[in-house]
Amino acid sequence: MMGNIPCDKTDTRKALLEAAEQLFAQHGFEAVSVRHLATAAGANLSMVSYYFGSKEGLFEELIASRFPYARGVLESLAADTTLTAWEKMSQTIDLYVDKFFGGRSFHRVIMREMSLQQRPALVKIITDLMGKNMLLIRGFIVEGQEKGQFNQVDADFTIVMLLGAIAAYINNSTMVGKMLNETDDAQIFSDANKARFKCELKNMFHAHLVRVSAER
Amino acid sequence: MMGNIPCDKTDTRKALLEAAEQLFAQHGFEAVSVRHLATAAGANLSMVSYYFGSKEGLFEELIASRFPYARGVLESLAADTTLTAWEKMSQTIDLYVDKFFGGRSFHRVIMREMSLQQRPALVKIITDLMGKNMLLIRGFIVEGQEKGQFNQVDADFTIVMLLGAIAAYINNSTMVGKMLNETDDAQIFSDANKARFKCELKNMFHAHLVRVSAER
DNA sequence: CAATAAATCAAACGTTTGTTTGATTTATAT
DNA sequence: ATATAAATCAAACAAACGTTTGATTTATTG
Repeated sequence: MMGNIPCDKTDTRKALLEAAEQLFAQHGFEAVSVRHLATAAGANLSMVSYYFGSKEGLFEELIASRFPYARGVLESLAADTTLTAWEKMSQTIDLYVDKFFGGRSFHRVIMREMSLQQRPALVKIITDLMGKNMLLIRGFIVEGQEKGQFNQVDADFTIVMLLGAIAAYINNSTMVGKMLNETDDAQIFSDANKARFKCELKNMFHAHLVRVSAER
Repeated sequence: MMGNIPCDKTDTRKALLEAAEQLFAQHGFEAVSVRHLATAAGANLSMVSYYFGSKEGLFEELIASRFPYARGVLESLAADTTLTAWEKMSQTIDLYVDKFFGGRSFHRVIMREMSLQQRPALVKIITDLMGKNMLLIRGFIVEGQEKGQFNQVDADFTIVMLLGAIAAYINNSTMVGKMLNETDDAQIFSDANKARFKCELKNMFHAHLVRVSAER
């Protein structure tokens, strides 16, 4: 009756995951201590080992649970028969730019971990999840090529270039900011810049993929 | 007279930098302890603080001393009046792919540090060095546009996309390997794949940059 | 209510970390 | 040769790390 909603039922676990999401994103996995983590979650220090076995176990569960956002959208794009292959690619670009811009701190954590290759369990989780998404995108390119709308580009490398170009904006935001003469995060990731970046990406991949005489 | 060439003159310092280059590239900055470092360099533990003030000081000097490779090539490209703007861009792609493929471990370290943004001194060193290179590349794009050979693309974003696409191959080599059905590093970074990747990059950026009626 | 299990806690564990100390050796210069 | 500085060393430092312990509280169940 104190205005205390009895929402509990062991939300310590959830609190730890939420604190970890924020802190890992901000400082990186190594830099965040278990003590720091527990304090931020309002939990006891030993609760990390208690619930997740180890700090690394918590990390793995965090990645696995927060990752698979894009899948559903890509699958519905794949199933859609009313869209052209390029329209699917265009929407994929929108999807990933939105996704990366929105959760940029967390994506930085994931990409650092991929680059480090120090935690094999994590690398496997990420490659499996991301691999399926890439197969779906691959399908769009192959579809366009089979219908004669796309050039015979290398689908695999094209996907690497696409996702890499987007990731670069996130990972090197300091560099991007320097080039655009914008210093703080909010400016660099403003809606205006997001729109410009999407536009530039679409222009380039349209020129790369779509046969000159086929469309538009 | 023991066959011992008196090459010394304090090469302990140099040995530490060389050991650090190899170990940081392989395991990342955080994962390499000062003890590990000193042992690998055949030096005493305290020599790191003695010569560089701290482990971080060693890191900063390492980055600064190993970084500025591309500058000279880009400057000579900029000064060359016999090349077209696209030829300069094409050679820039060759340069960066070679550079990134060759020193991929070390570049991973640099890019992780950029992404982390935890050591301001290092971020400044890197952005300053890389920023000048990007200005030179920017010059190639602007030159092409002024001569009517290039489309009116956004030069800044184009550079981000270019370097990002190349960096992605390095940072996500596990993912690339999965897509190409190649498991080990030597395969993924083989000359054949390097050539394919360069080709794909040039195709895409040629389509993006070069006006359809202007050149080839 | 009693008994059992789950969750939380303060405290300590044993390592490992980067750095400092002070003695000792090696080199340089007077 | 002697004095001064530079370089190296083993040892110790304090702090921080992730994890474990065992008691204690809270919740669940028969």
